[in-house]
Amino acid sequence: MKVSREQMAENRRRILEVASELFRDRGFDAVSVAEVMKAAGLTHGGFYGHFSSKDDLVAQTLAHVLAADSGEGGDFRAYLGSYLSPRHRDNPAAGCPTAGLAAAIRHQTPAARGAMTEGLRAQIARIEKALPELDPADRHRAAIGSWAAMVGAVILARAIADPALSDEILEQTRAWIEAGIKDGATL
Amino acid sequence: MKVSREQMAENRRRILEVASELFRDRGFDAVSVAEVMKAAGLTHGGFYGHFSSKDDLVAQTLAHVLAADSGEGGDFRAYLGSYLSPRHRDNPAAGCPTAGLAAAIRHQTPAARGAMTEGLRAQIARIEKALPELDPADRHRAAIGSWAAMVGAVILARAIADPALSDEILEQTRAWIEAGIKDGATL
DNA sequence: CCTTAAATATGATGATCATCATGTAACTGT
DNA sequence: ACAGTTACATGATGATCATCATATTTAAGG
Repeated sequence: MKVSREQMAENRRRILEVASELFRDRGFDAVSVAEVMKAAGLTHGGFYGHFSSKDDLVAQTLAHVLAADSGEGGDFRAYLGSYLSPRHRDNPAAGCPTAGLAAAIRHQTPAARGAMTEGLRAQIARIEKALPELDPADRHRAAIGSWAAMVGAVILARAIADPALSDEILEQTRAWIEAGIKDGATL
Repeated sequence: MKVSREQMAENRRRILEVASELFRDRGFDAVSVAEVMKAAGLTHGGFYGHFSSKDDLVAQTLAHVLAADSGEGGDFRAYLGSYLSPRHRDNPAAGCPTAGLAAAIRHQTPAARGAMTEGLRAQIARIEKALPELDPADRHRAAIGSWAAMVGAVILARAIADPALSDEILEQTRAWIEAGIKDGATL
């Protein structure tokens, strides 16, 4: 049952990949180590060969998934539209890890919080780069405010039972952010 | 060890009260039924005389805490300032239940989601009432967009390790929302 | 090839927890 | 006062889970 070096690296990558999906979908607490390993095609025994603890897995999974650039080059409007879409709301497992996990990170280890901190910094910088038409101070403010609203809207939209209200949260927040970006320079 | 009718009602109220604080502080999963009872000055045995399950406690706690009006009459600027303050960020147990628990409600029972749905509706209406200077369509949009940004900003500010960045998230989001309210009518 | 070390599997272990069973005391209505 | 009811306490129970111990297999290096 020993596998090749590459196979082991591949296994590790798969574990991080499936863990990021399971965690986004159901939260850190609701997903067991054994379940992650099974989803990766392994059994629970080998887990501690790859990670020192479940907390370690959480931290490394966060670093892994937050490092992945969310693509969507530089068109903020397009990114905004897809982020605040019913499709994104309804697919947390494949969706933004910040929307899915940010609130839970408060209860995790310092290593996990550190990964989130760097991920947030990078995301703000990414959004700023996608808003070249604003002057620097407005751009920074718009990036932070827009990102807070995007994350908040998806979290609220996912929390409620009424689909019409949920759709409305997404759509009105999208319109509100677009207006804010347009008017940003009038501050 | 039977107690009076009023004492029982009082006990029930205390259970809901301490549960709302413990849940906001540490999340639904991390707080045990026994711990809630102990914090209420009782033992775990009596729990099922008040609630049919832990899920039932969660749902009733949410309904209880979301029904409480967040005070702060009609001055939205003042509400915004205190909501996006370091003090609020640093005291989840006494803070907004939406900021503390909304993300976790996705994993709870339909009853809990229902309570959140009504709480969100009420909150949007409350904010609309506090924004009388905007015309109706802008007011609705501003209420939803502002609330999403407020909740998102507090969640992000609580998730990260760097205090300076955390402060900045709060402050820039506050400025961004204030600008959006001012410019709302220019849509 | 042959040996050795490493990666994974199988199978404990001990802790935590929601929930249940039962006892006990005291409120309530008479 | 009394009897019956009931709210709460004490003490299981069974499940889940993170983590550890040990066995098995095979890649890797000579």
